[in-house]
Amino acid sequence: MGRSPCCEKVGLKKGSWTPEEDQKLLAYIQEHSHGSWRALPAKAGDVHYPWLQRCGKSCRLRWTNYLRPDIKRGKFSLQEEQTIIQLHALLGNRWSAIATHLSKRTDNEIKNYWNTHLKKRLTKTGIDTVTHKPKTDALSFTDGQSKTAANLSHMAQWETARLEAEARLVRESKLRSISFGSSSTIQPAAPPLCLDVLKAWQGGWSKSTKGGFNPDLEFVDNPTNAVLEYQGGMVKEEGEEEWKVTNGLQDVIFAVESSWPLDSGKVETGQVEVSNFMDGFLDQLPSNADYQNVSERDGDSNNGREEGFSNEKNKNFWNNILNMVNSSSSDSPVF
DNA sequence: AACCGCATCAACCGCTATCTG
DNA sequence: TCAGATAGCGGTTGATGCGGT
Repeated sequence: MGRSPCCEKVGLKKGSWTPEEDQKLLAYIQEHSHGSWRALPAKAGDVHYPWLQRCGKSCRLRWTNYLRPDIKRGKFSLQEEQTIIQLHALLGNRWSAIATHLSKRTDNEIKNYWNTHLKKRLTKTGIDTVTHKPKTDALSFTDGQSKTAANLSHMAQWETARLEAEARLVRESKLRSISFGSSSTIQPAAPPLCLDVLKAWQGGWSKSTKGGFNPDLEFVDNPTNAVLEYQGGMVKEEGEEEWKVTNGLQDVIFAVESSWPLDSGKVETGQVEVSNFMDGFLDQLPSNADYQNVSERDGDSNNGREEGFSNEKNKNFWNNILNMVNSSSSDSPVF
């Protein structure tokens, strides 16, 4: 299967788009919608529009990354940064997937922002930008080195906790402004139940303590080897079912909506590979708007809603962050 | 003023996935 | 079923701007 060139290399313009070209493309898309990108430049060159000397691929990119009306540009908010970091921890460099949860940002913009800002920031604080864990393993160092490692690790923890706390303050202030605003019609959405699995992932979340972190629960040793078991028939509330995440030693029960993409009927007595489960889970991640509502609603009690995988090695890392966030520290002693 | 190094980000390139006839 | 066409993705590049010397 041969791959045809995306465009005739001769006679088509490359490089930055001019305002005139943007105008041509916009005018055409607004009138006709883009249809086939490859055919677009030719169509845009009909009697109504001057010839657009760009290949379809370039047109599509310009539209999706710049001209689309629903694009949010400018500085990334703290919450957006948090979302990117957390989703990157889950998804890796799947920029388009990450972008779907920041509905007004393009994958290209997120990718650029990660590479130019977030990656450097995490690196500075000693966090591995691939694993999202502290880079240094204190146990593998000699005494002097282990102190450095510990310091870096603590800095990483503090930086994460500080970002969380700042994001929380922003959310709280938003919540207050909404509560006091007379014309607000925003209805707080129910928290997405599927987020509970992340608590389980982080090492256990005690539902019975109303959101308090239970440090006694053990971490799932190897999340990729863990399985999920459908607790057939254990319907907690209408439209809600219970699942258990287990690694053979440790079980954590959590509730999900029965509209969960996994067909529970097919696994009534069986188990689901976690990788498949996570695919389903990612589909269930809240959109940016939903996330906002949840954050607003839970402004004073969203302790430990951080997403991310954990294992034995970074148990303390997450514990510390959760504890710090729980204690609402807004002024970091480090920064 | 000129040069240099660095940061940023729009755009390109090459590949895979999906669609279509 | 297959091959070509098209869309979409992620990595990389290069133009540009800015601050420092």
